Amino acid sequence: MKIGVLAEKTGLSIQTIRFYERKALLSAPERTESNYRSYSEDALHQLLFIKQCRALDMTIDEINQLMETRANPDSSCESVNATIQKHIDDITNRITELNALQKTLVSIRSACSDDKKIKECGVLHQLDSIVAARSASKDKV
Amino acid sequence: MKIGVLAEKTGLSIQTIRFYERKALLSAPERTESNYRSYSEDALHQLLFIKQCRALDMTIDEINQLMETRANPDSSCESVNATIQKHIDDITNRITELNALQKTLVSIRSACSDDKKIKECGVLHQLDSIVAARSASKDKV
DNA sequence: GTAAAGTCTATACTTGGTATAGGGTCAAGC
DNA sequence: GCTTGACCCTATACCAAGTATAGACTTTAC
Repeated sequence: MKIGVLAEKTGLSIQTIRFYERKALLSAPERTESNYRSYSEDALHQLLFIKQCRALDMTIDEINQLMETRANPDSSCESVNATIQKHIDDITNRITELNALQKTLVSIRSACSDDKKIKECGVLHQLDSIVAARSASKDKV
Repeated sequence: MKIGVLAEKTGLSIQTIRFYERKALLSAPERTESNYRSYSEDALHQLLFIKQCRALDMTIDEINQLMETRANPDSSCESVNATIQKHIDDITNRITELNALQKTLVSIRSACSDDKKIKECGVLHQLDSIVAARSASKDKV
C-alpha cells in the first residue's frame, strides 16, 4: 500500500511516517518504479506498535530500544522491563510535579477577581511576592 | 551589573538570559562602552518574575501576555485571570492524561518478569495486543 | 489531453533552551 | 609591556517530535 493509505489506516500523518523512517524507527519500505514508498501489512503492524508506544508517551529512543530487543526473541526481558519501569517512574515524578504546580496556581488564582484593576491585581501581587520571598531567602539556599 | 552577576543572582544561565532578551521577554539593557550588557535592579526583579512564571510551567507567550498587562496598571484583571485559569485547565488535563497512562503502564508492566525470554515477554505481548485490539476496532472509531 | 490528487526530496519552523566557534575586553601578576 | 585567565560578545547549530512549505514528478479521473 502507498503512504497515503498507511497514513489513513494508522491515523498518523504522511510527514510523521516519513519522519519515523528518517529516525530509523520504521524500516525503509520497498519503492515502486516511480520511487513511491510501498508498504506491507507488516509495516502497518510495526507502525501501530510505534503509535501505541507514543500514546504511552515513550520517547523515540525508548521505542527504538524496545524494537531492537523485540528483534531478538531469545534475549532476556530485563531491558524491556527496565525501560517500562523507568518510564513509569518518569511519569510518576511528572504527576507529582504537576500536582504541586496546580496547587500553587489555584492558590494564586484565588487572589483576584475579574473586576479589579491590574494595579490591585491579587494574582500579580502573589506572583511578585513569591519572587520577593525567593529573592530574600536566596542566600540560604 | 553585568550578565554573569545577574545569572548568579537569578540562578539562570547566561545563555538563557540572552535567550529571553531575544524573545523580547526581558527588555534589552543598556550597554557599556565595550558593548557589555549592564543591568539594573529592575531587570533582576523582572527576571525573577519570569523565572517564577516558568517554574509554574507557563509558556513564554503566556508570560509575555502577563508582562504586557502588568505594564497597564489601569486595565482590567480579566485577561490575567483568564491566562491563569487556562493554564490551570491545561495542567488538570495533563494530569488526567498522565494518570491514565500510568495505569496502563503499570498493568503492562505486571505482565512480565525479568527471567523470561523476549519471545514470551508479557510486556511486549501486551503492547501488541493493544495494537491488535485497536486495529480491529478502528472502523468503529 | 488536461486537471486534480497524490507522492517525492529538501528545507525551515516550532519550544525552551543548551553548546560551540571565533572573536573582543579587562584585571592581575611578572 | 605583556601574557594569562576570566569574562563578555555575536552567530550558528543542536535537541525532541513533529509540522509546514516549495518545487518537482506521477498517477488517476474525466
